[in-house]
Formats: sequence, structure tokens, C-alpha cells
Amino acid sequence: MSRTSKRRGELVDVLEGLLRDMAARGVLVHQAIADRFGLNSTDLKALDLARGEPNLTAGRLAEITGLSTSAVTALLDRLERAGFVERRRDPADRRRVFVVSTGRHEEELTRIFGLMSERMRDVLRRYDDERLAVAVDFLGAVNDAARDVMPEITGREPAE
Amino acid sequence: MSRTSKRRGELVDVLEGLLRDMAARGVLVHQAIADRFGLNSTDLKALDLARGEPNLTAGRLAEITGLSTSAVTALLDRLERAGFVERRRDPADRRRVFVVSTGRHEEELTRIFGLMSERMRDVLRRYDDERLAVAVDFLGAVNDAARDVMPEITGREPAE
DNA sequence: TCGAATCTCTCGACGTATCGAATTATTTGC
DNA sequence: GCAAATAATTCGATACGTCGAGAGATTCGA
Repeated sequence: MSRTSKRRGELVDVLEGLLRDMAARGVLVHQAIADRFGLNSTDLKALDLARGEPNLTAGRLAEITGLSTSAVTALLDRLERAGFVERRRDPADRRRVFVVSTGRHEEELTRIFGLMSERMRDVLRRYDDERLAVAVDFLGAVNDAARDVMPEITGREPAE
Repeated sequence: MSRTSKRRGELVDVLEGLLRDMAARGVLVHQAIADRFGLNSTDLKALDLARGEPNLTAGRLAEITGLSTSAVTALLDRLERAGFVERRRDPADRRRVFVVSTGRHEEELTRIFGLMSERMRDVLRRYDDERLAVAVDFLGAVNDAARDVMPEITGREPAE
């Protein structure tokens, strides 16, 4: 093996260690946010899912979270009481309830990541445009990999 | 503003969006791992902490988690039953109980991140050594930023 | 050596999240 | 129109995690 390949191998190892640290730290950060607002991880997950689907109903939330409909009712009570979502009856079918985000979750995330951005500004300043592009490309690849690996962890199909 | 600066600004915005996606995904991955082994987030947190301290005792775990000693006893029961840790009495002071990792947690993480590595191999192959170095540097910076921002979220001091 | 201090565990109680079954309100199909 | 189907909620039961008080074992200090 050439000297270059050896150095590459070391870098890849370092990279993997960094990824693990980052994953662990990400969990701690989210847990800290959840604690701050008195939410549990189920609630947080529901909030994230609510962000993705535009016309989310309570029943649909039960489907994608795997909870019973009664559990979802209790969950929505908690989220509504904490000011993260609102219930809004569907005018077209008044049995149904839309779950709409109040934007508070987004606000909080923006605040947190704003703090992080400040810390990272110094780092990004050291990068020329090309390096910045590498960082963007790499991060996108990490996200894709994380998405692809999910079904193998849960043992379920990707979409339900 | 020059054309170059404008492009930079866009890249930074994209980067921030990617960071948020990654954080959300990291939580989902860890949650999935926890579910798979019947652990809750408190248990996972304790496992992470156990990895850091070499001679961890039950009492010390109560301190750093903020749980009561009885809660820690129950927590250790769960972790021990699931095969993640072992209790080992301190020969020097037989009142105390050391919490030692069986390595199962490490194993599982290695397996998960191994799956991710496979997915990422194609991406890394596209990088020359210099780009790889950029990825490593950047990831390190993200981790540092996440670490620094924690106390501002929790409102507590960094170390206790 | 003997009492106080320390470390962990046990026990009983409490809060909370979840479930299944029954309930209410509304829509759909005949 | 009226019965069946559907959406969400309420209610009672259950499981689980946590706490506080106290017990048991061990060590420390006079």
C-alpha cells in the first residue's frame, strides 16, 4: 500500500469516529431540548413528522407513529397544552382533526441552530468556496446514508 | 456583494439545513436502536455516560444522571437484564458496585455505523485526500460547536 | 470495639404513557 | 332517510419509571 492510501485509511477511521460522536451528541442536544419543554421522545418524534406532512390528521399520526388513536389523542393534548400544535377541524369532513404546527418547534430549533452557527462561523471562514462545497456534499451524503440505513435498524419497510 | 459571496451565502444556508436534517435523523436512528433493545432514553444516556468513566459506581451514576439511587438501581437492573452492563462489587470497598460495560452497546453501534459506512463508501471514493481532510475537519468543528452549545440549552454548567 | 457514616438495595406510593373498549359526532351508501 | 362505516374522544385498566423512606451491609473514626 502506498503512503497515500495509508493516510486515507486513517482519515476514514477518524471520520467514522467523528460520525459516532456526532450522533451521540445530537441525541443529547435533542434530549436537552425535550427536557426543557417537558416533552418526551414520542412527542418530539410526532412533531418532526408533523413538519413533513402538510395536511396531517390525528388518525394519520396514529398510523405513522404506530400508536393507538387514544394515545394520539393524549399526545395531541400534551403538544397543544405546550403550544406546539393546534387542532383544527376539517371543514370538509368535520369528524377529522387537522394537526397544524404553531411554529414554536421551528422557532426553538432555529434558535438552537443559530447558536451553533455562531460557533461555526469561525470554521467556515477558514474555508474557500471549494472546501465549503465539499462540506455541503459530504453532509448530504451522511444524511442519505442515515436515511437508507433506517429500515435495516427497525427491520421494517421504509415507508408505511 | 460579489458573485462569490452570494454563492457562499447560499452554501452556508444549505449547510445549516443539512445540519438540522442530520440532527433530526440522528435522533430517529438512536430512537430506533433504543426501541430495538427495549431501552428508554434515560437508559441510553446512562450507557453513553458509562462509556466515558472508567471506574463508574452506582452512586456516581446517580450523581451524573440526576436520578435517585433507587432509580439507578432499577436502571441497572434493566441494563443488566438486557446484557449491556455488569455489576461488579469493589473488592477494596465492598459496599460499592462498579458498573462495567459488557461491550454490547459498542458492538451494536459498530454494527449500525458499519452499515452506514458501506453506504458512504461510494461518496468517499469520489474524494481526493484533500477533500477527505476537509470533511474530517468540518465534522470535528460541528462536534465542537454542538458540545459548546449544550450548556446554553440546558441552562446548566457544562461539567458537574 | 462500637457507633456513626456511607453505599446500595428493597418496598410502597405516585405520576404518566399506553392500550382496548365503549361513546359521540359525522359522513357514506343503499 | 336510515343503517353502517369512519374519526376522534373518553374511560378504566395496566405497565413502567421515578421518588422517598428505610433496611442491610460495610467501612471509618474515636
